[in-house]
Amino acid sequence: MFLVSEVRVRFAPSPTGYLHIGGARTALFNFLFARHHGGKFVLRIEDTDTERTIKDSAEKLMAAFKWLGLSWDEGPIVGGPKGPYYQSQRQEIYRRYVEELLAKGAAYKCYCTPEELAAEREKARLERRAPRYSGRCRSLTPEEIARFEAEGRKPAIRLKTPDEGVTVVRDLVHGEVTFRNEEISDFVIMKSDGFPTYNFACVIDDWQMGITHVIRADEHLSNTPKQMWIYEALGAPMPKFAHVPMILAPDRSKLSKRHGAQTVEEFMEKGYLPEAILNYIVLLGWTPPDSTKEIMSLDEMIELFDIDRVSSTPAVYDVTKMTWMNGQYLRMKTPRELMELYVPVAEKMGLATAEELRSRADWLEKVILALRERSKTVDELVESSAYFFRAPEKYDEAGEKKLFTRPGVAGLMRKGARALASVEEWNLENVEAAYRRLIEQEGIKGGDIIHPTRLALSGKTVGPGLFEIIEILGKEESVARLEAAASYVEEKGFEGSKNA
RNA sequence: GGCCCCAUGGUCAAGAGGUCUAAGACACCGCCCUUUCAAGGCGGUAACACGGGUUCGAGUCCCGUUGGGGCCA
Repeated sequence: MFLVSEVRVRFAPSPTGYLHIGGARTALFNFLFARHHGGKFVLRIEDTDTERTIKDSAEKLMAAFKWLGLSWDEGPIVGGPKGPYYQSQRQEIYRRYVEELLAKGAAYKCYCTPEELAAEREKARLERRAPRYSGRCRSLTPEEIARFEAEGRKPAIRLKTPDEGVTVVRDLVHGEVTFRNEEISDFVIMKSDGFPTYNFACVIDDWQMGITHVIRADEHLSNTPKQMWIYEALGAPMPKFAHVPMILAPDRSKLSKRHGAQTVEEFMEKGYLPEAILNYIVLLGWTPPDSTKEIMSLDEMIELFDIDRVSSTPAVYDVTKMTWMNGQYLRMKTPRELMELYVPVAEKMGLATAEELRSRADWLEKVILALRERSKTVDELVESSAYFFRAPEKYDEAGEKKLFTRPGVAGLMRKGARALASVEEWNLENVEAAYRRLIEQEGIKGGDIIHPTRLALSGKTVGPGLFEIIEILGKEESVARLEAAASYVEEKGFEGSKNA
């Protein structure tokens, strides 16, 4: 009895390229629903066309799932009792049920050519009627059929649909949605080339795979009556439907290429963390019972998630907030974890090799700790650490104008260099003490030397505390950069130019 | 074009007829902290699309309009 009531849900992407942020959200809802109810999450690839490129796309898709930490209980790779999980491998199954429907008289062969259909539509358009199939092939005589066959026409298969009455979809998020049956004409379930249409393949698979809850994007709501009729014609048990709102681009249109980053893969490459992406997208269309709680682990989501708190309003996704959330997660990472994230990116950016980085793990940890409060993504973290590996090639322009033009700044930097050179035991306290001493001797304000020094060492006007930077850079490097900056200022003749 | 869905601040979003002179988060602005920038803390600007009903009472229910989205073509 446990078995009959077991929740089974699925995510059925067509492998067209990458895992879209909207698809990821729908998949996540399915995953959470299954986990929350102790059910199974099935992954099915809707590759109706059998092309090579598709296989590659499917693999990319699965890689993205794996990276996100969403595992499926049945599907490609892991297998399962209801396979195969690629639609392209299920053609026989579709054909079998089409035959069954034909035998039952629930479906019929339609010999209309695309031209005839187009003409019919055109006529309807001119007469300002809704373009729908007339159903003319419903009652073909054996003679007519024989003639069409003799002409070599390949029939499409249509489902006989009710002409009157209404069909009510009882949707878990929208409530009851009513469709007038006359609005929908007999539709094709198998094309003349022998391939099933989306609605048909989808129903057969959901049925055969024992799916109990169809949780999918809103865009399929209008298809649902058709699918319900297929279930009925088949005598198959009806699953429950839940149409979750779509995720829109900032201009409120459907997400598309021109909106920039929108796939999981792109965010992965930009240094986003999977837990941040998951946490951000779960909030698009769902709120936990305590709506003030936003930061949640996957386990917490599983515990709190249910379909009754899914909203019916489409959501616009906002990268800014996701980026903020990514920063939150970055700060929760241990130095070790951060290092694992840091190393490959740093290597890719050419800062150092992985070996070099790992051999200086303690030092690298300091670098990371100094920078992580200021970073929102891994990439940002790595980029901002570049000056710890090599001297700045140029100084921040505005900073240069403001700081390097001060009278006596070159001399001050040389004095700073000397002060650092005299530090015996190199640590944060001593470095700071040396500078504080100098500041006092010179009778200047701390900022007078701190800011130019930061610019000299990092080329930037912003960053970690100056003494942290100095300590991490080391004595030799700090002194060298300070001297170099002093020479640069002298050569440029910056000094005093502010007064000139 | 027909049908369907949706409508609270710039964005996410709470709200299941009275406790809403409408929560929280991001973003934005200000202040504090501070060697800078962040982070953090405190505070602020900002919304129930519009019009009709129903009701003693509507962000909350019904109808329409407008706008956005989707499906079928």
